Amino acid sequence: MNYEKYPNKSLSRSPTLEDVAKAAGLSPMTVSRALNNPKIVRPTTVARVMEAVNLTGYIPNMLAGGLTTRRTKLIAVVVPQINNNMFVDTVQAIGDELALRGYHMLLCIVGYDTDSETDIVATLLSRRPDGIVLTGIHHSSELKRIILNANIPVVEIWDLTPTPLDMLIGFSHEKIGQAVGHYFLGKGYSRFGMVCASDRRAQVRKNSAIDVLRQDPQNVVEEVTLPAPANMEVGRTAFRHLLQKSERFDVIICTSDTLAQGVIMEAEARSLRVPEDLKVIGFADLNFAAHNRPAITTVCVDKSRMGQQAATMLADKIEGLEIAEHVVDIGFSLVVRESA
Amino acid sequence: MNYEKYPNKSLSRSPTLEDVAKAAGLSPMTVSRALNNPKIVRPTTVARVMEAVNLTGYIPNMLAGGLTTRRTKLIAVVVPQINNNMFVDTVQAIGDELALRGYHMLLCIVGYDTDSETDIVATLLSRRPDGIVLTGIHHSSELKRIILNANIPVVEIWDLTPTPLDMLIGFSHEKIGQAVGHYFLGKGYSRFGMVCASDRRAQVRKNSAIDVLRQDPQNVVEEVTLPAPANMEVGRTAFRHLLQKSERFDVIICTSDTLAQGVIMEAEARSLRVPEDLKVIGFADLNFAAHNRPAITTVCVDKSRMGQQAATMLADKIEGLEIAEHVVDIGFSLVVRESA
DNA sequence: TTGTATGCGTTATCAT
DNA sequence: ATGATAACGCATACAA
Repeated sequence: MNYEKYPNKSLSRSPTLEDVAKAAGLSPMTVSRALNNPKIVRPTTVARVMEAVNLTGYIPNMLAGGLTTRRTKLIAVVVPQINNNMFVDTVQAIGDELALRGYHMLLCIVGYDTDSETDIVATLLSRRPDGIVLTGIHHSSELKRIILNANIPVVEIWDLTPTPLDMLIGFSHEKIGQAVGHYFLGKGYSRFGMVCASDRRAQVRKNSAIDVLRQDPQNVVEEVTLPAPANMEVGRTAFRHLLQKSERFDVIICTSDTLAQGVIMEAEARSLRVPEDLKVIGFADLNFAAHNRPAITTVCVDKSRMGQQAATMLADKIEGLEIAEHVVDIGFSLVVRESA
Repeated sequence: MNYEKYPNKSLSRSPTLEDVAKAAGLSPMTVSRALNNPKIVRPTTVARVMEAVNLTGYIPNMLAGGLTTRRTKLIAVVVPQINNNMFVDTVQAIGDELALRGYHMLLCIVGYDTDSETDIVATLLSRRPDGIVLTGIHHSSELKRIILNANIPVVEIWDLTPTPLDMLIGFSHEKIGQAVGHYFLGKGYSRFGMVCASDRRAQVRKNSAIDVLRQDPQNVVEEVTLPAPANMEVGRTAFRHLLQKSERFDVIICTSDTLAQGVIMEAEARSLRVPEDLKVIGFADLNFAAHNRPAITTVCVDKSRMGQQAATMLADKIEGLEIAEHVVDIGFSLVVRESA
């Protein structure tokens, strides 16, 4: 446990630019330049500085730096959850891309039923991030005011609107619901079950699908909504609830692949074969969907690209680059596999 | 798109304590106290301050605050991945607990094969976090030096050693491997397949299990290691590789439930019934394991508690509270379900 | 209970 | 190419 410290052991506080400057026999300003903009410093001087940095174990203080430059290289990211598989790919992609661009990610996981998004964002802004990523497009007017007042780039993700706060990359939940509805409409099925998580965007997908399915008045549509997060257990439970509402279904439409996987498990536990006896469709094309048995028919959205591009848009805007499109619809695709 | 800004519209920079002070007809110091320690300020004064805060849309600048107090309310968290289900619960628990204690989480996802952990931590330290969470116990001596020099609390997670950098909460991968080995040893099985992700801790579990299984010289053990992250597809692929090494197995031991799920899928695709024809065991007790068909036998570790407690230990230490145990072994339990 | 002076560690700006 | 000075926004320490 007795690792050696740096030779400059007398310091209780961590070494500053001034300590490095003394060690190098230079002014703090020159050291600062050597570290941040070495091109404009004589190479031999840069070398002296580096030596002094190693000697002292100097680590820059970005609090002080950010205070003067008003740039923090920090991006705040607000997502509802990360343990339901839905947002994890996006968050990881954001983090990866930001790291490449030299930014750090301040991650805030707020849950689905937060009425305090506004307060949370306000505290995040006290770190003076250079940009912020928000999930979804529904925010309080107070939040909008705060963010616009902070005057930093914002990217909203995972939804679509022509009037974002600033920039947006996402997709239309309404269109996805409609696409799913139309896929089944006219295939001759008539008994539909909807399994939905209590998440606003999931509701939109569900309701849009129902609107389409109801175009045929013959169709029967039952639905179950359970509290987020959506996991396999919830899917199994939801299907049991559905079976109490009606004893037979042709199709179960789920608002996530995890729910779909649960429905399939529960169906097979009841000797219902998927897809022979029952069709099941999910959403998101999570990493297991293609490899499940049966492979899960789903709606694919490019979760990683969304994150990567959200980070890129932010970094570009922060760095003064031109943003080609402030609103990017990354679309979706119906992926027909075995389950439906 | 034309949301109103705060009345105090003339300011291009964001309002400071001084702006609030002017609006309230007080000194900046009084405003600071009213916000941070209202008890020592006259209630009517606090009210005046709050009014001025609302009027100006003031949001504190924690860069400036942290610079003087040397406390940032920021915790850096370093994990290999979050999209393989393994660490997500822990990260979410850390984030939740930190939020409760008033801290923000700076999340860094570094991958499994990073040789640059040291550099990454160094840049994280430039934010002057109040504490840091590291995954695993194997760090470069340079990293140790940097961290000890920074003189901030550290919690290592997901592994066990009597000599942590500072604090630790985790479990023994060696013991888990041994427990799995012993579970199967003497059950009469003799043909074992190991499916492993290329992650150091997974290797330890695998090797410890093998050591136990080899205690019976009759036993045949084949193994396949594939690059992390472990997902269902990798599990299916790995099982195919195993079947090229030997045509029959009694038991497949996987270093994660996701791999186990993949192996089961692949087995059933080949008309091998689990558990009748083949036993499969996973690791981690991920959220789907209990609800899979067959339910997956696995080793449960309390991933959320580990995160929650890691955050608690850090916050406690930062706030000067007594830490009961600097090394916490949260243990594990073999959860026997259907698959093995 | 409130106010004043000072310093935290850095960089912008201006000088040399 | 390098240095001196001031300022960033806040809280500590002390004064009133």
